[in-house]
Amino acid sequence: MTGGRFYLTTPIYYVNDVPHIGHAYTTVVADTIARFRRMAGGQVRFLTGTDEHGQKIERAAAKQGLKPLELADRVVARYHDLWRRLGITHDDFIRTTESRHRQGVAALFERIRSRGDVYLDAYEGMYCTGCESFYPESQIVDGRCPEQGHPVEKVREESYFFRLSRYQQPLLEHYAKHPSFVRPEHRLNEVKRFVEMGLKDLSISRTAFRWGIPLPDDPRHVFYVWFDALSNYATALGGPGAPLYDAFWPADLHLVGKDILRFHAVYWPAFLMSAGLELPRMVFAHGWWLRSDQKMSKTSGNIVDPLPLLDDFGPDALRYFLLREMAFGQDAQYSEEALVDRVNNDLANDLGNLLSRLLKMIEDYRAGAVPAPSPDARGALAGEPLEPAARKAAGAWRKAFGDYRFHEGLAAVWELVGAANRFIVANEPWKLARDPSPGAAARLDTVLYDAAEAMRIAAVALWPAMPGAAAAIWSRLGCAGGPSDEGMESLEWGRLRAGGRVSRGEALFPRVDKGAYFAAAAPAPSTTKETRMEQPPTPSPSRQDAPAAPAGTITIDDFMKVQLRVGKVLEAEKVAGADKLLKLVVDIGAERRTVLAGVALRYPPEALVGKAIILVANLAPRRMRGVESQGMILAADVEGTPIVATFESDVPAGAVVR
RNA sequence: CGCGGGGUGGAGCAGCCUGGUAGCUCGUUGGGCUCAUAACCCAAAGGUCGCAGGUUCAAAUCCUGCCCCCGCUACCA
Repeated sequence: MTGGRFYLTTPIYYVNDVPHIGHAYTTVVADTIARFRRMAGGQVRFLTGTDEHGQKIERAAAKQGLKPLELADRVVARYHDLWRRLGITHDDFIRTTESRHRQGVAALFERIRSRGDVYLDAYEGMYCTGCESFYPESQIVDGRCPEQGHPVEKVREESYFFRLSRYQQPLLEHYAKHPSFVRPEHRLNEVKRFVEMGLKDLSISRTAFRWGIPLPDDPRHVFYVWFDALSNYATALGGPGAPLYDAFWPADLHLVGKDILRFHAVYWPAFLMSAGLELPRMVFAHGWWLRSDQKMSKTSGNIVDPLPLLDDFGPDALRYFLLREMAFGQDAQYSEEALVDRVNNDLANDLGNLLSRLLKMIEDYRAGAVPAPSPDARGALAGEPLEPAARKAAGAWRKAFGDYRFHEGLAAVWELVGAANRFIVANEPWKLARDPSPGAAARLDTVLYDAAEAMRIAAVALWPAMPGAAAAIWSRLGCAGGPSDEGMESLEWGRLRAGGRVSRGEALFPRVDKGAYFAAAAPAPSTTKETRMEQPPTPSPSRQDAPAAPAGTITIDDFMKVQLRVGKVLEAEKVAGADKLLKLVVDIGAERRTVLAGVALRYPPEALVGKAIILVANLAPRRMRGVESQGMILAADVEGTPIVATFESDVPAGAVVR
């Protein structure tokens, strides 16, 4: 667990996507592991990068009038920017278009071919000429492609194959011998089951597009995605024989999302076995961030852009949230409200406020210098002593982080923060400061020192997850250098130097005014999901598209563009063929509107008749289920359940709402 | 009978493998404190642990059946 060489990787991200919170998550986790290992004295190599080949890129670039590489360059710049802002400390960033990778892939292919594991055959699949792309048979609906509904046909294409089928037994043996090869444990079961069901040989080349790495000796073909992409973990080290490779291969940890586990736990080890190379020691598949129980995806338009979150909360808060809120390995719900709650409760109230109150007392009672504790006085203090609490928290934190249980490790640190807050209340330093009796001064010194020392140890443990905040706490306590400088030894009690000058500074994590924050962010897709009345899952303009309105605010003029009216519901009925839609006829004084509202799961039709609601009166009409909706009614989205907004006393239909 | 995950106080989750007073965070209510970012501390209310059956002295935990939600089923973390 300490020392030693440690090679860890994130997946390489496909440049068809702009970075979203999922990419940020994986990379933050990897960075936290890298920092933790470095702190433990390990020699770490941390790799991330981008996957830049393939038909999608070729086509997307053509659409924008760019060369594929130009498109990739743009997206890569966004990744670099995001990683910089998140404080990611990768040692290398590989792009699959780099020559080191292209050469490495060809070399790996040669090794595998020389083992007799490659042959030329024909790949047969369902091809959509409209989309110029193959689709898996399972996605074909009535002989039409899932994207555009074009007709598809069975097409044969020449392809090189890898003899994956040969590796079924060797893989199963490997899983049996190395039960921690795949984690979490239940994922290994999935992988085993998949392999036991039988492995087909794998198509590893394509002739249908050109944007890829050509096969040696047969440049009509380019390598298909997995052979190209997976190889990056080895090619980034220079491949077999290179000094870096010799130093760091095999990888200690491939960090992946659960969706690409199979490729890393089946194909990749099979390639490596064939090539006669060592297998990675562990593949860890983490879960997904869900929104309202739904997967985030481009098609549902509910992806989360991390950049506005960085603007609003900063890297440390975002990193903390990602690591604390998800039980690593499982899925978790993402919501801005949960994020704000974490920032306010954990970071502002517990941690930030503890630092603030402590430093203020050291400034006021001890002229800003960390006092020296006295062992005698310590015996006279009230409440739970902090030294054992710190020892316990540090041990639990270290064990949890070493085992990739970040949420538990952070919870352990917060145990210590809570203990320090309780310790301060129990000993009432503000009373000791006014207490003239002998011994009070020594007790005050000791209370302040112990609380500061607990804070210092917390900063050390927070460093891998929240390097910025940890460094700020460290220096405000008057410590020299940084929290990670002395590695894990810094966790030992009593290393805080008395006499150091503290500096209080601004709030470490300012509280976020929830009401104001969500009012400002309201037009953003934060509530999402189809429960937002009728104006339905229009692939929402996510915030990245909104031009520079300062920090998510709109002007009064913007707001006045929305015409809100009181409407009286005259009729309500369910819409045939739709679970969630009610068709309402609403009286808004001058006219009657037909409006569709996605509230049927919550409200039976008769429940709304006679109610006064708020109608957005100037919304462009929209047809759904064959009915034109002429407006939208307002409702709160409470965890996906709509609660219709009404009035607290009688109001006439048609009255203006603002 | 395709594979897998899940259903625990208002919300989000832990506990289940290795049965034995149901735990954490948030929220709610009451109280305390005044050093602090209307923060901190204490206390209380609130749960038939999806449903039904079984094993057992004892079941959230093991077994059987059923219901519901979600993901995967071969290139979106």
